[in-house]
Amino acid sequence: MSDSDSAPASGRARRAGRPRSEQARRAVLQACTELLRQRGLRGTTTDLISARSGVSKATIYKWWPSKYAVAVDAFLSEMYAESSDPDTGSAYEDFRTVVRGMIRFYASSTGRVFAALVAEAQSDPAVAVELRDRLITPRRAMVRELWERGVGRGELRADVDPEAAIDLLFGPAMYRLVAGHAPLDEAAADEIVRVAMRGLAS
Amino acid sequence: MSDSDSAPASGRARRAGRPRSEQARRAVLQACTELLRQRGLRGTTTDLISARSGVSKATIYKWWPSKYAVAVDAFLSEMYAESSDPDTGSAYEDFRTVVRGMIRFYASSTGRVFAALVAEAQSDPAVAVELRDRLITPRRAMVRELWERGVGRGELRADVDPEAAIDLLFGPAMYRLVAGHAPLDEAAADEIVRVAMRGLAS
Amino acid sequence: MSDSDSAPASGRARRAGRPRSEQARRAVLQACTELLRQRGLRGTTTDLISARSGVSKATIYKWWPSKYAVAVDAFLSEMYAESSDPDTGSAYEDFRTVVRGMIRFYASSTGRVFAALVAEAQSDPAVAVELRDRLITPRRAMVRELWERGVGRGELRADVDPEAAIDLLFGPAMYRLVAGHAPLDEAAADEIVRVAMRGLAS
Amino acid sequence: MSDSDSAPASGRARRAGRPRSEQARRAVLQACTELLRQRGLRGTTTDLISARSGVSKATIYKWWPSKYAVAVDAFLSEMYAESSDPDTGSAYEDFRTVVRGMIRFYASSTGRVFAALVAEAQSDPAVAVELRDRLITPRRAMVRELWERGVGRGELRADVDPEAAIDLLFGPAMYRLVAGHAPLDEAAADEIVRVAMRGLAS
DNA sequence: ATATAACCGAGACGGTACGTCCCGTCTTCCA
DNA sequence: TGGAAGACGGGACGTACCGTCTCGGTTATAT
Repeated sequence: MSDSDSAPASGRARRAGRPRSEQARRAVLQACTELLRQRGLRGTTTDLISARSGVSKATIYKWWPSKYAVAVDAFLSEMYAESSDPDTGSAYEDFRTVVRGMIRFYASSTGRVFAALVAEAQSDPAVAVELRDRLITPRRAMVRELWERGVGRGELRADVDPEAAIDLLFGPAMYRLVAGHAPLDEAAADEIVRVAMRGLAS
Repeated sequence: MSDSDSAPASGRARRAGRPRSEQARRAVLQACTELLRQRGLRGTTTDLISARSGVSKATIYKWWPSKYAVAVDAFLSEMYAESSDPDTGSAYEDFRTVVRGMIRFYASSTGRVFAALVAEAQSDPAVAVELRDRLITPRRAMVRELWERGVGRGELRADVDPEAAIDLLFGPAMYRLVAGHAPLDEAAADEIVRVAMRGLAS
Repeated sequence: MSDSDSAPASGRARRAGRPRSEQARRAVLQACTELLRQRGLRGTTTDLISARSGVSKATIYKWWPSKYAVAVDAFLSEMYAESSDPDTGSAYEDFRTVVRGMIRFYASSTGRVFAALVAEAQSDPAVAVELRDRLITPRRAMVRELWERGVGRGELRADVDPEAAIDLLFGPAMYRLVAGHAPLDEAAADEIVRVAMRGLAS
Repeated sequence: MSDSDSAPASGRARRAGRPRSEQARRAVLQACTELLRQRGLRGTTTDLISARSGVSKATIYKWWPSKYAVAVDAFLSEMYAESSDPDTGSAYEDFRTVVRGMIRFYASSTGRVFAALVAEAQSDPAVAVELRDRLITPRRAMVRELWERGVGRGELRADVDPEAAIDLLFGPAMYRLVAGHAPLDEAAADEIVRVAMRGLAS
């Protein structure tokens, strides 16, 4: 999928035949991204992706197992450098920054797409795995580092299960995203971090 | 000839014509409940509900706008007396009981159906409204009472937004339900309540 | 349906059984007639007849075995004094008058309804019988009389099967009605009678 | 590379994409033909055609606008070797042969299907056009040739409108087919031709 | 140079579920 | 006890989207 794959051509035998069209791959993801924004996950059909991208359905199904896999790929291609470790020096500030960013993301139109993908994951294990491995786990890993740093600095309690701690910070936002019972704004982020940190700080 | 209306006086006037068949309604919900358990939301089709219940598809569509509306109804008809206020005398114990119950529910087969409905709500506003009004809001209302009680007793901090407090308690469980990154068990419930309560208690 | 109906009960013995039945019958036929004209046989549904006439579907089905029976009745109630024997004194003139009348009828909007009923009769034996007994047979009987009169006067050949003779006169018009390959006008009527009579006259 | 066929050259260019399955087309018509014979036009549903032919409903609706269009096609595919000009040398004999053949066809089980299609044509203009263009018009064209030949030989009167003449010969049979008031047999055919020819012959 | 793969666009196909429509019957209550 | 209101079972309809499968034609590397 990346250039490093096609680079060698020396020792390792380059596969014979016409190589996969990188242009087609990009066109599919681009078309899918637009469609997701305009029509949502439900309204994004394989035929529409094919028509808009100019890539045939057969080709799409050759490279992705389902339209949801395309959607996950398209979605993630937008999210490239999103979850950067703020590292402000204060665990409280770090968390506040991260939770604010998360909530801002959830509240965006891309966040609606994310909610739809999480929804799809409820009945499609492949989507669940993809989402977990490529989005949720990396983010949690980043926050776990942030956590360890805080523990190391003595700012955070060492006796708290890091998983529970992270869930306490991220869970409320996800809850609001999928249940929609309360707003997703900065004030909410700050209040959640404020209260949660009282339980997490030493 | 006294009353211009020949109303039966039983509060609300009896509508003319054959009344809606209560038996048919129950048969539909019963069939749907079974199908949801056996095949999940995706595998539960209108035709199957019709066939199993003996109620015609036309009748189903007369009373419910879509199969998801039937599913919500069927699901809720199982949940009637679920969210009872424990009222142990201690806010901590109350919360622990409620969160444990919630997580037990989420982990059950009915919980999977619930997750599927929440998923559907992401793209079907009608389902979202139904779920919010008939399930989420009532539960939150119950917990809010519990919260007020704790504040009244001086156990809980009055300066915390109740919405945020409830989200802090319920959010992590919902997060695990939809993201599936960590187990939904009693230990998780207890750890979440333990840490959250440190932030919420005075 | 109106108060004036239930008011009198004075001199004439009021039948206990069905005071409004005749009115309902007329309302049904009237509504059906209008619907047939406006929407054709296909577009005339039992529910529409019921709604427009104010007569319930149950009552309609109590009196008529199917909506087509209603349509036949409604149709025939319009045709009351249609097929009168012209009796001009000349068999040729008699036939010309009758065939002209028939073709004029076929070409009218009522003729289209007739065509639709004939069509329905192809798959509904009850309609076929009704149409044959109440419309086709009486007309043919009238024309047969006309035929016998012509034979008696020596104008027509006695060695021709009267059935075949009548078919020769009426068949072409019916053919044009259902196949629509040629116009249904007076000139056509005259040409058909002219040529047919040459074969039928002595 | 001599003449094989890399070049279209065969008049019309080969369209891109998978070509329409000729086998599917035949299977649909075959299945429909059987169903028409066994269950009539009313009893022939799209689902049955689909099930029996192994061709999906979507494909059927892609190529035919309605089940009636399929029925017309299926019906006509049976009639391939239909209206052959007898050309006996005598106009009388020609007509007798053709009318006999027509009446034999009308009386057959295929004739019942034909009647049902004519019936359908009364409310479905598309069926009417199809039937007229592909069945009625060609047959009439053949008979018109036969007529011209007779006129040329001096056997038939030149002053008779050919349309009226043909209607006189075919109308009675159609009349009996749709009205069913008299038998469709050889004797009827002969009597009709005998009497009609007296009006048509010079 | 040429053969051989693997690629690609177009688009037809089988399958499954959907939600609608109309028919003729049934149930309830009213006059 | 007939009749209006209207719910019901049954069954066909035509549509939508999915993922698969030919077609003919296009690049690449390998000989």
